[in-house]
Amino acid sequence: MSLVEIDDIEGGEILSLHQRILSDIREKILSGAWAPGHRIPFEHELTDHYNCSRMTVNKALSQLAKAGLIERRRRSGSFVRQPQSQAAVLELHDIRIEVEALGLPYRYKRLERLKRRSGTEDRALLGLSQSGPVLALEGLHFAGERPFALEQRLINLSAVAEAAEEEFLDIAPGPWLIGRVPWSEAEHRIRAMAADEMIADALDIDVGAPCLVVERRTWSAEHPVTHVRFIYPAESHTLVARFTPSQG
Amino acid sequence: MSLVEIDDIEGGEILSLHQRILSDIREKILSGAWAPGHRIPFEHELTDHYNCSRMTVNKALSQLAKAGLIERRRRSGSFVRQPQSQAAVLELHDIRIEVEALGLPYRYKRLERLKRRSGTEDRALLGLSQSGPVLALEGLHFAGERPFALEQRLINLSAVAEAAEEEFLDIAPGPWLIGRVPWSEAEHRIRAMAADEMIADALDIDVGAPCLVVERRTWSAEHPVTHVRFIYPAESHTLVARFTPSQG
DNA sequence: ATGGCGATTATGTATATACATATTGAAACG
DNA sequence: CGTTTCAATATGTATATACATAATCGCCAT
Repeated sequence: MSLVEIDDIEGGEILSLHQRILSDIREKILSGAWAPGHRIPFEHELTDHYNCSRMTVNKALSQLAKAGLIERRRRSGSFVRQPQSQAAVLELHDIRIEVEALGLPYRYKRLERLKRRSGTEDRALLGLSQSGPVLALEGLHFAGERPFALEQRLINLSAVAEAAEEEFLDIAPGPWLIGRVPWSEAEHRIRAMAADEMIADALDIDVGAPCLVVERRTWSAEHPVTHVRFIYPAESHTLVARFTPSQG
Repeated sequence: MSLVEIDDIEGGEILSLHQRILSDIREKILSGAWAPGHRIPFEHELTDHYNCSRMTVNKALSQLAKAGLIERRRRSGSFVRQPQSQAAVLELHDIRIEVEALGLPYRYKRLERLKRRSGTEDRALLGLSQSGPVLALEGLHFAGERPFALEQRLINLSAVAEAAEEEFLDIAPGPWLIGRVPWSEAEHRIRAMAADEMIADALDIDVGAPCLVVERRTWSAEHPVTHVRFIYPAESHTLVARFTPSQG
């Protein structure tokens, strides 16, 4: 087997062999070609098919198992798991991490960017008492080719002036802000909502389909910094949080 | 190097070598011993330290990189990444409190009560490894005359035997349990869902209407105690959570 | 039939080895 | 003094091999 990396035709990306095997199988599963419960080929069959060593196949399958897409059973083989609404954790608010934890390539794309003086609604969302310049952003987070979440964000430019110069074309404002503004407090609101036409269009789902909405307001030293609303299609997302009882 | 699996003293768990290396390094990072930006030992150093092959070390480090904890740079080494996550402290209140906070009279009404041996689904929900007696309850929480939330609950009777004698006709099982069983850990899953016919009927909403679903699993001293699913009509409910940042 | 037991099989982990590739630091050169 | 070149180095990927482990199947004896 050649050690040279292989050019994956479809995506045009350069993939190592085990990544290509992983990607091929993931595609079969996500597309539905291999339904939950389906037994995927044995390691030795994939070894033959890709003409590579078992270690290489094993690496791909192990990763799929760790990502929760397949279940491996000794002596029986590997099986496609029931879709377990893959975990996003309340602790992880970087969507990139959530997506990459699923083993999918992450991408952010800006839909809209608007600088304006805050109106009544902006002030309510941010918790501002007086008007000032704000930046309104809208963007899509992708997991592979599928939209993963829609983001609607307001940034208080009085608190983060540098944001006015940033285009946010394909870098998400969340990580950008975290690197610049130390936040001291945040408040979350979580609710369900039916997709309206605009949301349905952006997320490529039906109008009226249920969505999970997570809104966050962030302060830094008593000053409102940003308000963000993440909208997830219901099937794609479950928040998970673990607790131990607080003492006292 | 022995092929025998190694007994990790602290957790008492059986870990393979690459899992132990991974776990050791993750511990250093999460505990703060190795701060963001810190260069972790080179592969060949870890190879010496654990007296194993580079492939084994590489497997651990690759996984840490994929999980986003470290960043690997050729020729330079591997470095601890900036923390991209914040820990969550989310308080979920008793439904009675929520309703009364709205200034509405609260009432609970049992819909169904069934004692049975746990089936596969019951065991999955509770996290039980073997079958045993469970109590399945379904009930409605009212705010005034309107249904406020539907509750579907499983109680592990092996852990809470007294629950078998309780009718739960108009007292909700949640508060009853809290008074009797000190819980040590809980896990929440939060998602959006479209109402099916049964839910729509109970909550007096349309089929397909979006709902917020909150599932909670509770343990007491390692023993699963109860699994409960609250289903709220989307309009009636918003979860609110406040956070302060925590390092790591 | 049936309950136990060994053989078979697929996965799990680890090794030694090989070569590729990106990046750095230093030497060589104009 | 700046630039180019090159060797050294750490990681990235793949191989062939070995043995461990768990689950299943079929055989055999009770």
